[in-house]
Amino acid sequence: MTLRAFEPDQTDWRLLAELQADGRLSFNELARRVHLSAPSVAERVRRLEQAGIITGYAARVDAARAGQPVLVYIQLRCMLNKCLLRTTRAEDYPEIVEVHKLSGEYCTMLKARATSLAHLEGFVERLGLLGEMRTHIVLSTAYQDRPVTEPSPDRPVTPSQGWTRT
Amino acid sequence: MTLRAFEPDQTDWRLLAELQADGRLSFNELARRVHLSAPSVAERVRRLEQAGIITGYAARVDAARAGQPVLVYIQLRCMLNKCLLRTTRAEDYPEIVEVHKLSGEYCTMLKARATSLAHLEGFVERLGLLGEMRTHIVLSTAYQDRPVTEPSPDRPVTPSQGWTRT
DNA sequence: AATGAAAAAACTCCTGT
DNA sequence: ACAGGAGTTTTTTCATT
Repeated sequence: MTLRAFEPDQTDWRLLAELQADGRLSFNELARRVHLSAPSVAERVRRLEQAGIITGYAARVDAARAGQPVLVYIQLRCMLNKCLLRTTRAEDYPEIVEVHKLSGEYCTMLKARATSLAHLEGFVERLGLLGEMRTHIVLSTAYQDRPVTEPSPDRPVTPSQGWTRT
Repeated sequence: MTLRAFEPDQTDWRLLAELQADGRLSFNELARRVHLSAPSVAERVRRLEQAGIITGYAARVDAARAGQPVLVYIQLRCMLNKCLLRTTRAEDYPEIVEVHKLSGEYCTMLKARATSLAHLEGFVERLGLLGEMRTHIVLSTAYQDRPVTEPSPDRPVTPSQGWTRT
């Protein structure tokens, strides 16, 4: 698969919006919605896939209903050369959903799910071996999975008083 | 749509795994993979949808390739009754991808995307009006979008020394 | 990029076990 | 609750303009 870079146009963005809302739309249905023919739509979607903009299609699963109602963010301050990223694989912890390397004092941000607070307790204790951490339990989620849309042109930035942006 | 609770069995979990990996698999193909007939699979998938376990299907979009390479987590400590959740709608900030209400001192965790650091600067300044905040820039992402799998039975938890779990 | 037609595949219903 | 088959509809793809 060759990744050819290219700029999505307005129609591509409409297709991306539709497919993020319903990834199982047929080319026919998509064509109706963006007022194009099915073959045209098929070619555009292929281009988006080959450019690596569309990376795949997935069923969305409600983790809470699937038995994992506890969501946490954990910030890790790893010992030197003892980072979770170096010593262990995140795949070994089935609770871990995301691993990000951060700027700042706490080098790693984890997102994890557990079946219960008891489960979370055990998980955190296992993790604790890796370094100092801060755990943030999510009480509720107000907003989730905003689809990727066309970046609006940067709004004018107010320079900090007395400073000039370079 | 009536939400009937029910427990997914082993076969349901296999279907969930397949559909999270490829949300566009047909019932025929799914049937082949889990060694069932297409009608049986169709019925199971419907049940998963009606139970609210499968909430939908979506194309996955690479935000970086789509023009938004900057990812940040922001913790907000809101003034009383001036929480982002109360005064403004997250939808008004197109940069915001997720909003979680947290336990602890910082009441809100945001996930946001920007097109550039200049754009991020402007966004953070706009947000700053809402309260004190901590911004964490993601340098790289090591792991992402782990599919929801069957919760393994809770491992035995090591009680903290001198304490009994209740 | 659109049209139209042909080919392929998907879904669903029904029946039987 | 599942398997198998037939029939219908939809989808995809190709060739052409």
